[in-house]
Amino acid sequence: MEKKEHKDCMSLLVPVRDTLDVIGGKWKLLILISVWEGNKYFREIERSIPKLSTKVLAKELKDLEANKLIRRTIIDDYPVRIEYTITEHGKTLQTVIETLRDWGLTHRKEIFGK
Amino acid sequence: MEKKEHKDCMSLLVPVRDTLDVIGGKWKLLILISVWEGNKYFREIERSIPKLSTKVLAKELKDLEANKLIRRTIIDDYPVRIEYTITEHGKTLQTVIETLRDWGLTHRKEIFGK
DNA sequence: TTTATTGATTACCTTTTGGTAACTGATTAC
DNA sequence: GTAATCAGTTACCAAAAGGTAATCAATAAA
Repeated sequence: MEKKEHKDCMSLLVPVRDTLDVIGGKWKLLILISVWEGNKYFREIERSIPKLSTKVLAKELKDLEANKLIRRTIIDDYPVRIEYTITEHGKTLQTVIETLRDWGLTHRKEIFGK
Repeated sequence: MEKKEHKDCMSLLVPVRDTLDVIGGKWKLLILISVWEGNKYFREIERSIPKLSTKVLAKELKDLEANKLIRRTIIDDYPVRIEYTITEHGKTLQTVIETLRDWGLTHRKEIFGK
């Protein structure tokens, strides 16, 4: 009976993975924060983030919208405009971002001098 | 003078990115938690995580060790054994993991029924 | 009328990440 | 002697992520 008991780490890791999938990747948080800061239009967001291409931006905006972190609104004016804004759900990421930043700073101290 | 002022989001995002680089990827957290739970030996860790290959495990263990989240100890016995253990620094990830889990659960409620 | 801007899409290519399977040398069990 | 276990390494592939450049229709400005 040398069977190793190990805790149910899946009920922990599945939601962790969900979060990482939503905010992971090279651009997602940059784009989210750009919108959060008030950049509303596609080109405006694009210009606010150096090196970001239209293709990647279009794809990432779709992902962020699908996850309800940002809202895509069609303003039926002449000409039609499309506005991106942060949602209340998007704003709940604040704690997460702060936690990641705090640990990142701790980690730097641990890895480089302290 | 229509220059857009935007906050210094880099001092926020650089440490955030550091954290995501350290714990991101498909296997890092699974391996970390396996070691955390007490799996000490290479094959033991490998067997504790289904579908994980030796190549990926070897690479991820190196990364985790380089980031001082786990410790690789050579036990100079006959035969030599190699033990992986979690470090104190590794344990500081607990808050981060819990925050990610909590937001992941909130997010699921937001996306699917609530 | 030509040019520029809007919010994208498409085809193509490169880089990164992850996966498969064979193999290593050292040791131990049968 | 043969087979298995230890901690990995190596070569080769496949998939995913990301990047480049051209193009689109609609509208507006020169």
